[in-house]
Amino acid sequence: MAMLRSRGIQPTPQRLAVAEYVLRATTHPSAEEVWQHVRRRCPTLSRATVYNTLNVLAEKGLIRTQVLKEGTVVFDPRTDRHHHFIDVETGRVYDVPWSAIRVSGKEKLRDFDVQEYQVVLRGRRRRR
Amino acid sequence: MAMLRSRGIQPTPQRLAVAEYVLRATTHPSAEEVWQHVRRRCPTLSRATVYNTLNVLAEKGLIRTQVLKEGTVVFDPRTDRHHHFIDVETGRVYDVPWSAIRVSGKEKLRDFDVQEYQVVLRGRRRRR
DNA sequence: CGCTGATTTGGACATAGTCTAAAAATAGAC
DNA sequence: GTCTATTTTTAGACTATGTCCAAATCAGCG
Repeated sequence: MAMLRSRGIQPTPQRLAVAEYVLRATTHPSAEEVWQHVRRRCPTLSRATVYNTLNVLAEKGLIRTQVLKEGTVVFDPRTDRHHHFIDVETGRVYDVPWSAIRVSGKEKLRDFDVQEYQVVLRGRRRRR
Repeated sequence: MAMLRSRGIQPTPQRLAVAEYVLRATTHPSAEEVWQHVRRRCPTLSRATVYNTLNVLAEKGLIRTQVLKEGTVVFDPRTDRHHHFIDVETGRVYDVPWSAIRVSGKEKLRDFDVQEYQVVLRGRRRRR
């Protein structure tokens, strides 16, 4: 609520419901997944409003969009830098702490002025 | 031609035209872009055949699919490991040599068994 | 040539996402 | 509180990417 207002987003009930869900999400939901979940609490919620709200939240820096799976954009409530691991069997996306991986050499690329980067890892999640 | 045959792909004229284009590509074309280009030489070529052929080439390891842009998969004729740089202004994708960047720490991830990885960099390409 | 299986084609279908116009809700002035 | 202007929401139309399908075509082989 205050979070939305402080970013200049008018906090309507629909926006609050969407924001509450996506900001607490531990998975990396697609817009469709957000819609399916939030709809249960807010049955008149339209798909357009979900897309609209998610895009506004992303513009204002409250969430980030990630292109990791084919066919769909996913939304990530973590806005601090981190890497991603994708389980090749389940397709699930996991966060990897920024500090766990060091990337060197990017400053030396003559042709490219790197503004941001992330490592995308694929494999199997270990069950422990 | 021999390349297709050696992988057990029957070299039809359509497949040859698609393969010739995508294997020589220096950009990272989408299926639609491949279709638009190859169609000029082969006007009856259908969209279905383009998708079909690209998927076969990818299955057989002659090209690789990459999920880097939203909304579409792009195809990459380089099958050796490398990283990618995306120009945030043009959307163009550039290859970054594997040797230019070192990633350390991935072996120490307790929860993940990493099979492959790449660094995705974003920024502005320097004009020199 | 004629048979059989593989390939191509165009269109139908599916899915992700955007756009639009009308209805509804909201904020601000009184 | 009521009125009005503005913003937001809604449902559905529309677009783009990609897959599926049945019919037509082609390739290899006896």
